[in-house]
Amino acid sequence: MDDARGRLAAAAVEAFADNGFHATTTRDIASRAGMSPAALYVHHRSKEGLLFALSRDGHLAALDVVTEAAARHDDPTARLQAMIHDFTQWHAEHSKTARIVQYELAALTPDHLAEVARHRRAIERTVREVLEEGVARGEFEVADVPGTALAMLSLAVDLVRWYEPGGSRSPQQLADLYAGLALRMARPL
Amino acid sequence: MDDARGRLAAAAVEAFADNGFHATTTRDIASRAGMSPAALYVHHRSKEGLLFALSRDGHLAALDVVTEAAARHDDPTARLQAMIHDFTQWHAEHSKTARIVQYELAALTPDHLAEVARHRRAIERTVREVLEEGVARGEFEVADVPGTALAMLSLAVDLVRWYEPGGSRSPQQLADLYAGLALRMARPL
DNA sequence: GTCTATAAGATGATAGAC
DNA sequence: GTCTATCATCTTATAGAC
Repeated sequence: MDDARGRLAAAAVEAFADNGFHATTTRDIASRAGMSPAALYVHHRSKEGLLFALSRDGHLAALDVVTEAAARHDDPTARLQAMIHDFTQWHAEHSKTARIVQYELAALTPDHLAEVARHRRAIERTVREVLEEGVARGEFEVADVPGTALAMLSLAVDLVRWYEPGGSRSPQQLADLYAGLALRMARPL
Repeated sequence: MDDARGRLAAAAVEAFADNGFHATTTRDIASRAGMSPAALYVHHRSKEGLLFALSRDGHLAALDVVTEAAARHDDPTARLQAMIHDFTQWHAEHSKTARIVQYELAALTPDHLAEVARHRRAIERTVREVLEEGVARGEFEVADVPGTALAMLSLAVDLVRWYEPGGSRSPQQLADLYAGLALRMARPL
């Protein structure tokens, strides 16, 4: 993160997360990184190209967190708990990157959007699959599996709208809370 | 909606919801309303002033929906179910206005933000109160009332990120789904 | 790779005719 | 109340010196 490219990326995460892609200027990013506006174009094709690099890396990190959590458990209940816990914790601990991942899709070019959309679908599929298996084993009772999967992910996604580091809830507390709520959503009545 | 002010407001809802406040130009709003860019300034002090009018009206409508649903029921279970049902349905049926309400707070001036923040807190308070009463009566078992209230509202709020009219789920179906999930979140274990 | 300077165009808002 | 024309400024991105 000491190279120029990394400094620009770190500056862009702050700027995009705080002000949004369209309200952020290339001058703002460059000056946060201690460089001139022209330097940005040595390391990135365009302002959108820089956004895409951040969004793609963020999507891959989020997908990895969910996949790893799922792989650590065999039992659907434990697996779902771990997946929502870690997905929530990641969103809180990386709330600025997560804000870019979740809220700046519309600023991507069609090609770049298509790539991150694949990663998004992979995350949703992983949650649907654990719900399906829990229902099959009788551990869960879920009438609408795709809709309930979407709702569980919404909890973590929506946290980036209001979360601020150092607030009244730690990432761990939020992760415990939302993982517990997800289990309640799936548990047999 | 046939007067010029109403046409500008309707055009701005579409433009802000589709492209975001900062990516929307006054020329875009005016041309969607069939007027010249200058006409916007006859009816609104600024682009932000137009945003505030939409955001304030949307917040008041959302607050009204929750308050009315709460007032229709005495039992905490029925009241919570109605509140989340109607709040969800409103977000789906007015998804463009709701997108402005939920995602364009950062574009408001400090004074304007302070006003809509009061309406937001009123909505949160109403949900917290029904949870507190349900717990007191033994109908609910909720360890973290403020956090759970936030999670219930997150379901409806986050729907405006992905919802499109004419999709696979109707506003009523989503409202039923999320109201049911909210009851599961609060029900005794 | 970084800078200064600037091109080329878009932007929010206003002036003044009708 | 609407228009055309325009101001002053800001924007992304590039050119060319070092």
